[in-house]
Amino acid sequence: MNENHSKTGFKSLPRKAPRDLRREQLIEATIVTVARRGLAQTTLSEVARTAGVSHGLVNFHFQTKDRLMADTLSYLSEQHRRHWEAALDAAGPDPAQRLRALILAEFSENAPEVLTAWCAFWGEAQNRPLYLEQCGANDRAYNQAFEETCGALAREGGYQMDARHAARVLRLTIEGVWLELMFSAQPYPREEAQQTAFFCAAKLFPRHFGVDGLISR
Amino acid sequence: MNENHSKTGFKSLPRKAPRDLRREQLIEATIVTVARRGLAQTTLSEVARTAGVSHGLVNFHFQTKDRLMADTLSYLSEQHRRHWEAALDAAGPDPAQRLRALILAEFSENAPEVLTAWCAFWGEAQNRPLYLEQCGANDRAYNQAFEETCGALAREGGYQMDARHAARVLRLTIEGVWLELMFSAQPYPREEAQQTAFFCAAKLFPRHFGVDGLISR
DNA sequence: GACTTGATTGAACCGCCATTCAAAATTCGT
DNA sequence: ACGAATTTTGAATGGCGGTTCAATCAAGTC
Repeated sequence: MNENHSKTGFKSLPRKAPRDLRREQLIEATIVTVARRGLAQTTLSEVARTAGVSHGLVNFHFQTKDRLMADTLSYLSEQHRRHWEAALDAAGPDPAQRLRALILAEFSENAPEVLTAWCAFWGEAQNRPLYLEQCGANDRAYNQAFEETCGALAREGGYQMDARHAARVLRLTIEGVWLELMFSAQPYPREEAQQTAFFCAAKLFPRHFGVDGLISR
Repeated sequence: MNENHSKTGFKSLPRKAPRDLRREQLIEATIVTVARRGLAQTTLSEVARTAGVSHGLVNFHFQTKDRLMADTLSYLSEQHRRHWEAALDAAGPDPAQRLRALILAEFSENAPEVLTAWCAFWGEAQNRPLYLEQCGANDRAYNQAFEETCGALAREGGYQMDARHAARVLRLTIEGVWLELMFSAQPYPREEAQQTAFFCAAKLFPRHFGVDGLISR
């Protein structure tokens, strides 16, 4: 039957599930726990309870807590990279379309826990080396995608500007509104956040973007 | 003499220092410790060692670790608020000058530990209620200062735009480049970060700002 | 059906850390 | 100078959490 017996609403797996599946289940339980309680209060017991398995199983699959955390962070990073790469691929060759895809990709990520957990890792000085190790390459690729796309649009569209500055402003605005969407005291609706992102794009590329997205031509 | 006897290079105080001074010293030791080790590894012993006093003294002045953390966060928030308010006051009535002051204020904060510690608090889901409680009001005031200044400049300068969007983009860009300045894998120089901020201002208010600051008229 | 292999459990162990507290030190009032 | 009040120390306490491990259990093999 493989019913869900967990008390925490988390999907359970049959005993003797394949190694990789069990690992993934534990990693997702870690993400949920970190998002709910924060890194400091994320204990192996809590992760195990969320996953509906016993305490010792986590150590069996990951040896140490540190390794569980490293693998979880890597998992998050890869997930994000696949997400925006797929969006770029689907957008085709037109720079404006690609930039639109990059913007929308960030707003179509479904699980808020992912971002919350991400933040917890990123915010702690203690695991900054870990963060850079696991996410540095993907972050660089993400920045580069923004810079190349903005550069192409500036070239083709005849905009006179430093594309690196433009890419940075746009990227930081998108990340920023996302974070405010999550954590602000008085969160504004998601629509407004997206409008702010497109407002930014419109100020950078006024002949291609408006506050509601691409200007159809 | 009041020499510095601490092994950690932290200023020490004479025994029987005034209550408030001792409290402040411990709070600053907490900031340094959180910045260096992260929240998770910030123990009362570590804070005490940084401050050059004994373990038990921290509990004597703050009762619990939670209260020490709350007071530290509040201290950080108030410090930041005083900083930008002073900059605004010194800037006078001209909106463009005020906006320039707000931008530069963020780049003239001296201690990187402050931002690092700030981040650690902000990033943890666990203390988000604490964060909102201690910093919510100041954060709202900061946002409002940006919105009012951008609104005034848009009005006086004859810009047609939603000032709330503009204020948000500018504020997020400034916060963003600051964070990248701190934590990025390949940090760019502070000058370039500041240029990005002014580049953003220039795209929003092109008749008043350039990448190097205010356009002299 | 025995046997091997691997997965899972749960208890025991160990160290660390926040808290408490009694004693010592210091300051203050008189 | 003496006693009271306050600050500071350092050791004791208790709990919590990561790790280890022997026992149990499931699945595949001969």
